[in-house]
Amino acid sequence: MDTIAVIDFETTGISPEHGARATEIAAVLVRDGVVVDRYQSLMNAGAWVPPFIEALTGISNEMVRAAPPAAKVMREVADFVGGHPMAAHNASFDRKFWDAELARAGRSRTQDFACTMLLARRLLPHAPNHKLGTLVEFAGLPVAGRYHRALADAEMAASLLVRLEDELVARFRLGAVTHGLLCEIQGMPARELDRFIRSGTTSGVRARFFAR
DNA sequence: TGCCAGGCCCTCTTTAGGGCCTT
Repeated sequence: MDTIAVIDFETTGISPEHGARATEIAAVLVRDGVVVDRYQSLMNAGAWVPPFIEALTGISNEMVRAAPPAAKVMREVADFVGGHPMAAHNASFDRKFWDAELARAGRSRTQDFACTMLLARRLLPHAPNHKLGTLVEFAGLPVAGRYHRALADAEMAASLLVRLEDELVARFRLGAVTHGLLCEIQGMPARELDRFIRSGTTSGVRARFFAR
């Protein structure tokens, strides 16, 4: 099974295109269903942390001011992740900040992102919702720490990713789950995958994936 | 001081609107 780097950002807002900056990054490496290495750091991007965000994350302006420069942290975490394929919960969010902060540090991304939220929508459709915390509880996964801190969220997203890989192995009788397979499934029209799952006719899915 | 996004997906749809999810 691929080694996958699962990341999580804490930020000052929603969109880096409108001034939001990262305040914390964590990355964990998952191999054969186990977290084998971890990176975590606060970072100082010179951004102001709004009160709402400080209440949400527990990350204050004082903590950010005392943190290492954002570019230094991003180069460290990029070296930690290396060329491993990546994953995040609602990856479109973390991918935007990863690309934006990495560009400011003079680096660029080469690998794809898998998204545990898109996969969970397809593989755990009966969860009450598809927030990370709800899915952790729904799947009976361990709570790794305070929600909305980067390392805890990355660890829980990694646990969820492993659980989703197990679901795929069991449902489609796959020998292994690659990152490419995860990306393909998250990109399948939900109704198409749902038809396979509901019908119990998994041979078409297996043929499609094994044919590649 | 503290504004703000966007891709995915469902449906009372497709010539659109709105909820979800991330901070």
